[in-house]
Amino acid sequence: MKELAAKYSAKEVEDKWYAYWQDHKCFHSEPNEKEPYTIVIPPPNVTGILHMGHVLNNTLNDVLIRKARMDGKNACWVPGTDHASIATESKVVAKLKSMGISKEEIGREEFLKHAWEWKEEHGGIILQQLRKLGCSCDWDRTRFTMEPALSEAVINTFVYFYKKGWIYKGVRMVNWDPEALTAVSDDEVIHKDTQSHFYHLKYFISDGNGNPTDKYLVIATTRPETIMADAAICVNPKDERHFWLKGKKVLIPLINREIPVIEDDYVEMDFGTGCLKVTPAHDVHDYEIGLRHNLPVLEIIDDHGRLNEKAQILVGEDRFVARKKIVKMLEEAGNLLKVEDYTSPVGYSERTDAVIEPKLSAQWFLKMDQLAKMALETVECGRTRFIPEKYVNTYRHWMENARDWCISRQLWWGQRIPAYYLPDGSYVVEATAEAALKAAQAINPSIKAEDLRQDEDVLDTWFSSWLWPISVFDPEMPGHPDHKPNADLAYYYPTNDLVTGPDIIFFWVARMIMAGEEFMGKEPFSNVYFTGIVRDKIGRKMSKTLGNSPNPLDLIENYGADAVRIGMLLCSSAGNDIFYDEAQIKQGAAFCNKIWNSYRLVKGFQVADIPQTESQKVAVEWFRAKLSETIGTVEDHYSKFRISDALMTIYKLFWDDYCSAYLEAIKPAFGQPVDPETQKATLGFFEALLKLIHPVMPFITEELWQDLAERKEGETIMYAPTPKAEPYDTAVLDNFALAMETVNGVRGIRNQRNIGPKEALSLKIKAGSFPCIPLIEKMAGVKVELVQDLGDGQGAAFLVRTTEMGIPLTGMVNVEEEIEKAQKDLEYQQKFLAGIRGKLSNERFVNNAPAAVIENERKKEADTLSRIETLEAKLKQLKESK
RNA sequence: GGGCGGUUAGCUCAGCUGGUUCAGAGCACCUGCCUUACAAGCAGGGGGUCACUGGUUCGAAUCCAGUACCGCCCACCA
Repeated sequence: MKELAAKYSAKEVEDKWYAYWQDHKCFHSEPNEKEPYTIVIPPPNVTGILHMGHVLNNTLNDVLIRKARMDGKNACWVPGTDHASIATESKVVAKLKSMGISKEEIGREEFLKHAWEWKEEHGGIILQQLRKLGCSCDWDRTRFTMEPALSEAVINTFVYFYKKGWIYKGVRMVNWDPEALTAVSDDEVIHKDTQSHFYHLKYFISDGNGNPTDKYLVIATTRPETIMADAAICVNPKDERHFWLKGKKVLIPLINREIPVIEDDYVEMDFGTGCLKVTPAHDVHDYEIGLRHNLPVLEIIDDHGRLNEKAQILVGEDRFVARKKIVKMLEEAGNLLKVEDYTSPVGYSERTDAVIEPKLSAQWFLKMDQLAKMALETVECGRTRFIPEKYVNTYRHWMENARDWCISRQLWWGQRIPAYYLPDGSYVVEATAEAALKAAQAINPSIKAEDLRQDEDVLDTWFSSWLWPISVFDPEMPGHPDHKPNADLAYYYPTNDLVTGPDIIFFWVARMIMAGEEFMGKEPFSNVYFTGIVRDKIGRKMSKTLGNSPNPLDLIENYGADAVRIGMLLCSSAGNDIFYDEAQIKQGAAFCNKIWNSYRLVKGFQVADIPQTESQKVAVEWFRAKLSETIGTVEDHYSKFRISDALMTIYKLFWDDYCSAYLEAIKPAFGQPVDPETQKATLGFFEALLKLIHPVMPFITEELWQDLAERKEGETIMYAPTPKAEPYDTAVLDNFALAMETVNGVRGIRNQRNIGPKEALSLKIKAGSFPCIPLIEKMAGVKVELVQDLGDGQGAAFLVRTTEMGIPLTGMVNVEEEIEKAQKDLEYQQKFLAGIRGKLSNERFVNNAPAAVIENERKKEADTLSRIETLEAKLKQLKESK
């Protein structure tokens, strides 16, 4: 670097160093004798693009990994992507649809070809974007959850749990998404209060021969289109109003099918009419009632949400259309008593926003009881720590109530369930078709390969991502607990920290812990850091439809990656939502510029063989201590995952202490050289600061570090050791602080009275000695004089702690104003003193409070007294001088 | 409905095991400065009865209870 521009330009710098790091394999890790530090990336959707949430998450990950690397650990950050079955499949379906192709039409194989093409085309864009952010992932280790080895791991896992007896196939009421045509898990259903109607319907009592009598009961329902599937009417056995219905049969309106009246405690007497229509096929609770009372299950809604022929009427109509029509029919038939407005929670598919249809279907389930128990213990006994801790409660609650995991999805994009059906409907579960054939032949020797039919469904995406911390290292491991972990897995597992959002605590975090405990007998990570959700300035979630989500790449382009990283971290305390504001990124850019310019200054120092001045000596000594002190604070913040505090601490050290205080103190007059000792110390401090801030701002620090000294090809700040705190004398810090308070006092007076910073003043300090006088003189632009008496009050007087100081300013003082100020101050001090004395004269305080507290109060009392004395003297003098 | 968390300067937040030299930080704001590293800057400054009400205590932003509002999670009375 020859000439340094006055402004820092990130663009030129960032690509250069990222390429340099990659060329020199700086991100790559192999097992060695050092202590490992491992992070696996929360794999983004393979076809996803970078949004602000990713920026936050991956910045945090990168800070942690870079810090660990500089701390001397063997740091490994494994990147990769997730096949995201529903999300990806629906994108491919949409694309095909736009081409006029339906997935059913082209069939599974052809569809998957399209899907893979799509993946090749769009997959991995996000990984490129992460490079722009500066993420130091070990790209040689990039994984994809549907790559062959990892898919095999998933299949093996399935077979393993099946053979263990924990996977079973069952007919269950599942959440059916009629748009995506798949079951979704409970967690993928979002309940939203939805405006609808409560229809009160008359069901006439049957005479026993299927003919209506003139008596009727009334039920209230929100779903009149399902009445054709009713299996019973249910009342509470204690409900006196309905005793007369006992043993009666009623007729379903419009179709006149006869159904019984049954009794069950489930029915609330004070809700609706107290009569519940039981529709086992289309309501979860009704299904359960049906089981208890042995009711027939009649399904009248098909996979697409349309009425089928079993409904007898309105066949082929969409459920919502059918609802409107049947209401009219009921009204005409005289069965509709009244309609009320009603708001009730309705389940929507997280993915497609379609109204979920409870549907009975055959699905595969994984038993959760044992796994949840193990995974709960992992967290309860602290082997995995949550940050912030509050999520442990949420986690416990879920684990204690975990229901079996529905792992089958009616999709094609994903790992296909390795169950193979024999012609007679029985099935075998094996990892491969060959093994399945063998197993089938063991049952029936005449079976041939073509007789076997593999299950059509694929596995839930999370059934592959829960293996991630294991499978990225050794895909052989999951499903084979007896397998000896390979070198990578043995070395890198368990990983150290996981950074992710609390929204996937159950989907992913809990299940990774389960898989880790089951297959490795060990938790997959020691700490889970939960970030908040990134919101816009006014608290709305970032979303495409709102258009309030900035494109991170544009921000990087405009402000630089370092600035974007700072901007995200500044407002991100763990677990709190992030209110994103571009102003914070601007602040980051300003900081880059500050660092840049401070470097221009120190780099430009001319060195000459001259002695170090007294103020330089003091400043160097002070900053050395300050640096050590701050390093201690920073390390403490990191150890508690208070990343934004760590950043702010370094930010202030750099800006306030190094630039505003230290550099101003040692800076020679314009054109003057600096002595070698000061220069060496100054550059040394600068390098230490670069190293401290490097995990947060990788690019600018590399740029300047490379320029700071002659570096060998391949050398990088990435591997420079984190500066260590050294023992320091706190008196040095105290003295400097006192001196700076004095400087501030002088500056304040200059400001009040409009005296320019260059105008020479003299400062009288009423003391026998005072620390750092040369420094005060340089920083405040004064000539210091230690005196016993401040003189006649012709000047500005002020107090620094308990020391009286004065600046002679003949003719520049407004005595009235001074008196008023002193009077105000005096009053405050007197009130303060009264408070302390009140306390000290309180017997119960003196008797009960710890000695140290009382001691402190006495010290305060003494200090305050001394200030009051000073103020009184000053006032007297001022009044006399009038 | 059940659970969890929050309510501190205009904004975003920090304040650990209770002690009025702790009511703080950053940003924003106000005033004065283009002082040759930086106007993306420098120097100085104002601003909060720590949501409300009680209680425990010699003493509470800090502990307890209740109230109000906000957020999240779980369940979902047809």
